[in-house]
Amino acid sequence: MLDTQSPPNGCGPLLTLGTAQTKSMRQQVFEHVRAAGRATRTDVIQALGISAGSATALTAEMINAGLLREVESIPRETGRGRPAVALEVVPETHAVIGIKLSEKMHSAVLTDFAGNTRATAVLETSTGPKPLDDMLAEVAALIQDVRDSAGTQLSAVAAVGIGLSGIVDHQAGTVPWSPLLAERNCDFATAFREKFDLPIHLDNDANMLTLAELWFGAGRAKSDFAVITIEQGVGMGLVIGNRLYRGARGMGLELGHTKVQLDGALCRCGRRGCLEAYLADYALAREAATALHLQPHESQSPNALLAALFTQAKSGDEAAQTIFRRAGRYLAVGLANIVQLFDPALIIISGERMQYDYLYAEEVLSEMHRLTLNDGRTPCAVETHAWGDLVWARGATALALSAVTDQAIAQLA
Amino acid sequence: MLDTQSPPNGCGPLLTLGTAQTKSMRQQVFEHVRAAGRATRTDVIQALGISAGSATALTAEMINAGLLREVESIPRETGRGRPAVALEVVPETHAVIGIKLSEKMHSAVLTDFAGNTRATAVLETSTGPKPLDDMLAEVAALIQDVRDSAGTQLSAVAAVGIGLSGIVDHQAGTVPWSPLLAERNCDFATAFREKFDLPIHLDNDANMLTLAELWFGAGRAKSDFAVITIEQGVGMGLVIGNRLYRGARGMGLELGHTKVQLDGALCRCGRRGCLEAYLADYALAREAATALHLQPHESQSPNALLAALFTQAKSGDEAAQTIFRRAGRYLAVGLANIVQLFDPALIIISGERMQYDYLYAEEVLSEMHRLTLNDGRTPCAVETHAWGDLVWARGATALALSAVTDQAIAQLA
DNA sequence: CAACATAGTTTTTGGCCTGAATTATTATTG
DNA sequence: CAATAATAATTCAGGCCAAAAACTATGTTG
Repeated sequence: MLDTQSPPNGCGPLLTLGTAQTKSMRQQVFEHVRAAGRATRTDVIQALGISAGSATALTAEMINAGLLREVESIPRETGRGRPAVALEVVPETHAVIGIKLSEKMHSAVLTDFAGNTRATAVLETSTGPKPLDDMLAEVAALIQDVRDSAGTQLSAVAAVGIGLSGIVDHQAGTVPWSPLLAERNCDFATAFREKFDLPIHLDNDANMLTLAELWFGAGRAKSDFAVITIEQGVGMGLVIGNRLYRGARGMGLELGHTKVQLDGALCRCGRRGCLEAYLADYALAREAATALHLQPHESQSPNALLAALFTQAKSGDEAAQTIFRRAGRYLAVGLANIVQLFDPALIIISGERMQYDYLYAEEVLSEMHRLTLNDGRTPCAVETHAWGDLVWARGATALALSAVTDQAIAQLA
Repeated sequence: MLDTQSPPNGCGPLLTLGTAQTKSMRQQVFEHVRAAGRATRTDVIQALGISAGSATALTAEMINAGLLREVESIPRETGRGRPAVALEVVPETHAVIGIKLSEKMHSAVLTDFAGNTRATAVLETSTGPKPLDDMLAEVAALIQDVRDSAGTQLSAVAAVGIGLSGIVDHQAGTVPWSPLLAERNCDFATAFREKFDLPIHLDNDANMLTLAELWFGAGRAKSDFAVITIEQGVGMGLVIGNRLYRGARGMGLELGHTKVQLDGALCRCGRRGCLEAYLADYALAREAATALHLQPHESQSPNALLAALFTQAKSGDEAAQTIFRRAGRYLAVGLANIVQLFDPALIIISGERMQYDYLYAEEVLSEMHRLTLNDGRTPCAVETHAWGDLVWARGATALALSAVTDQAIAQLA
């Protein structure tokens, strides 16, 4: 039987941008001042396109609440009218801690409300997976340490951000799997809150590094860019439309497991042809023994092996060089694929492995550009940053800082 | 000399989400009604979280303006209180035309304000690049045709959307390069407006198809998904956060030119190892001659060649099968790389080539899943749609419809 | 010092949305 | 068959936010 009055099924996306709720004007003003470091009311007016009256009202409110303050020094050179008064964030209002957990050592950073690093701490630790409780004990020591060195003025920490490698569910605050933790499907956030009574923000370490670039680094002025990390594995973070993109299913973005060779080298994930299988520590190390003419029983630590391999390559050894060269070529393929699929304005390459400069040599970049279409447009920029773990930790503060800011502004109204 | 008072350089993203300006409540209400096909005021209240008073005011305004109307039929089965009155878009308010330009034939669709297809038209055309003027003449014929068959009620067309293959700058309305046009760096939009005096929205054809899925197809309920097209080339469109992602530099996303093999098969872009070089028409055709044991002088049209190759493969010929099988495996690699880099909720594969079912066979999908990490999560869904050119044209209407809607709502206030 | 230029404040006004009270329209129920 | 409950929609007063415009503040320039 024909349904004579079937309702139309409509058209257009069924989902609205629910998560991307508009930021309040207050928040935009605050964030503009913090982003600029210092800004006059007129700067704010022009940047946000609001009226002078709003600027006065909103800034007055925040000055009153102690979030902003006027700067005394007036570095105005030449100007006719009334001199502008710069505003800045009051740094001591809140403090947050960012922590990067790693194999050999953890790092922590305490950041004030203006984003300045006020104290840092590191903690040597035992390698290998450990129980969550042990990890939280180490976290406690780090927090204690960084709090102490920051002094009393900033002792009231408002939130903590933690980044660690593995599969991390940012939303739920859980860690389905991490090389650092003995347990699987670890409810990290809940355990943390029970122990510390502090808001906690967890994320994948590659995302943390990406946030570091977005908040403090080369990504600040870009709306769309990618960050690649080459360490034990190969990680990636993506910023799309000025915000971190986490994927639809909340999985990390796994550049390391994109395929660059059908039936290629064996990866530790059990599959063949992953980029990581050509680029990561273990991949280089397993060929190093051959190139260095080591006997099977002469085992060394992977790091020592890599260092030796690098020296060998630098001194002109063909076999050693070819290992790095192949890794570099596959890296170029991986980067080229990112450019083709995502067309970022910038790619940032970061990580310890960058010290083996074969991997970020001009060769690799020019090979990447050869592998990508570029119809007369400016080719995608590539930068390399060989930053230490403290920068990762700083990225972790960004997550916490953003949440604390949201809250501080929200309770103004 | 030390600068004793260097201003802080701040932290946080420097760019705000300028483009993602908040939609007005009016617009959200309208779009919800259109997306649902029909919706009561109460539906709107719940979906958008607004107050009852707002719903009344906003809908009344739009009903008054003739954009919405109440539906007479009340299909309420069981309910206690006052029966709800459904609202729907008045379809005849505006009409838009979407056009897909292709090698052998163009297609056009006329869509009403509710997104219903009201008329279609196709136009056989000569293959090969042609001057812009000739192309616009063909567009004129199509517009005339589709307008005529839509009847007088919808003759007032408010905007046109056009999709064509090649490099298209949506923002500027120019076409740096297209296989369909003789000129390079064609100012298509300006020429169009001079000739037709109508708003025009240009885009890459892969983006058009993606919009078709977002507005009318399987993507409506997904916030993040990818669309792959396999025809002459291999194209891709990406929806991220409920909106079409166009890349930072406005280049198309070129899945076809991602590298799946270092130093692999030669692509028509001049590079080696592009996915397209294993998957596109010309790639299959150039191996077909060998498999079919043709003499060099026995040249056939590429299409005939492919059809013959397919029959041959179906009848059990090993050489023919291996061509498709290899193409399928590389397609699996390309899809796996998308999954690893973007983690979409859904991949939609579309295009004529899908008739050669080797390419979307279960084999390919299972190979793709074998190639991707999945830590216990639901694997990325894959759908295949073998849709005709009219669907592409319909996608083109989405772009125009969206712009016309914005305008219609804006001038309400 | 007057004229001007720029920065910031105050006040008024209007848009937009919420919340509460009210009206409208139906089913249920003794 | 009222009385009651339930749901939908409207009306209206009030609050928040931001723009517009008039005004005040504070400097430079000639």
